[in-house]
Amino acid sequence: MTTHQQFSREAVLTAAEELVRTRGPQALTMRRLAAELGAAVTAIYWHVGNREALLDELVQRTVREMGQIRARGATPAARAESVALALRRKLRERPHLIALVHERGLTELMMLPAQRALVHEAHAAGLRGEAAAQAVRAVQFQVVGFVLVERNRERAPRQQPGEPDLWDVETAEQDPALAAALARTPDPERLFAASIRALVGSLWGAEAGG
Amino acid sequence: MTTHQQFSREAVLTAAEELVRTRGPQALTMRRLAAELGAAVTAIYWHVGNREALLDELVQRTVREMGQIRARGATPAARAESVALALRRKLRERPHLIALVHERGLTELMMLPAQRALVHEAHAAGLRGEAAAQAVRAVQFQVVGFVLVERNRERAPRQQPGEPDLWDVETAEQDPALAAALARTPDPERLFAASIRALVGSLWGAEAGG
DNA sequence: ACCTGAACACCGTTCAAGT
DNA sequence: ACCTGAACACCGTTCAAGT
Repeated sequence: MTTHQQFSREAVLTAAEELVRTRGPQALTMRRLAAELGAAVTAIYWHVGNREALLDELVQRTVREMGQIRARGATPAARAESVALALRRKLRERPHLIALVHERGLTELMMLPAQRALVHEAHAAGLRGEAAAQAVRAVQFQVVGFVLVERNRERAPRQQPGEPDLWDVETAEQDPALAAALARTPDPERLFAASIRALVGSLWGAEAGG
Repeated sequence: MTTHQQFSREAVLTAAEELVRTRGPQALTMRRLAAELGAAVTAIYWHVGNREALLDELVQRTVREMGQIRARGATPAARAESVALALRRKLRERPHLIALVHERGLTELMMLPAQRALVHEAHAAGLRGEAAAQAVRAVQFQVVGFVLVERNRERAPRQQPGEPDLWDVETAEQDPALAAALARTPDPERLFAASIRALVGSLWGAEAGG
């Protein structure tokens, strides 16, 4: 046989990223990728080594693309809050890739711009040393953790027993409004905003303004 | 051939749980499980259907085993805090199984005992209706999210650029203590306690006592 | 330098066959 | 009712061979 399809390492990475972004890492099989590129499976190995190295490269790219975070608002607390909100939005744009970054232990590096912004606002609020570090990390963990929980909830659309069934007036401290609220699927947008406001408000030592 | 090894459905589940608990779900292959039981692969299919159904069963068991959560402390805020701490401990005892529960959308059901305890304390603190529901959910998300982040950090032992390299005095607002604190690997125990205290303290509208 | 097919050691699953 | 081996359609990866 003669040499058939010619394609760059770049083409491999692009096709792989497309697969991972739209259908998740489990959809990235070397054979499927080869088919997509119209080449033999083994050609991919020449370009990128193996599957693990390929995923590593995608992860590197994601870290680079995460870019800058700009704080907005009047008070340090409000500005810290805005960083958290922006961070969540960015993370949610590429959930599969973020999960990979996370598994490969590059979360810290990826979070650096946001972390710097939070450090700045913590300092502006008068926090110093260990206390500032803990406040910054608490917000970081909160955002990443929330996004992970949120994603998993979306992936598992209907809770198997159905949340509505679990709460009635009797189990909810005789509080009908509470029972109704717990029976509803939570609005992650509002829940996140409220949680972050509570956390930042407490750690930054002030009310976080809108 | 004559019938060789006889073994119960129970034996399959026990062996499978052992594999998942100690080495994670990816270590659970039908062939490995069969080898462990000294039987043919296909015998397992007779007992449990297929791999997916087997994992479902393990998940069900985990949910059942999560049991009760007892609140401890004097004030409602302190008691809510204790629920969060106990919940984190329980979740961390079986991380792989918890991840499976989560993927299968049974987190809500599993969290029910803890949720009831939190609802009780929220009510005791005077929170009602929607506000109480949001406070309870914020704590839930916080705990689960934290455990997920924490686990992933442990799985990826050394951050690839090394956190120490990322922070020096100049990048840390000229605050040497802050730079040192951010360069250290965070102590999850303290970070969790501080975050939960901040969140609960803010949402429950009072300081959370020890 | 870049691509090929054959081959190996793994998967989960189905099925007809045994007792 | 309970277990067997053969077979199928998938994996990731290695390797000698082509041009």
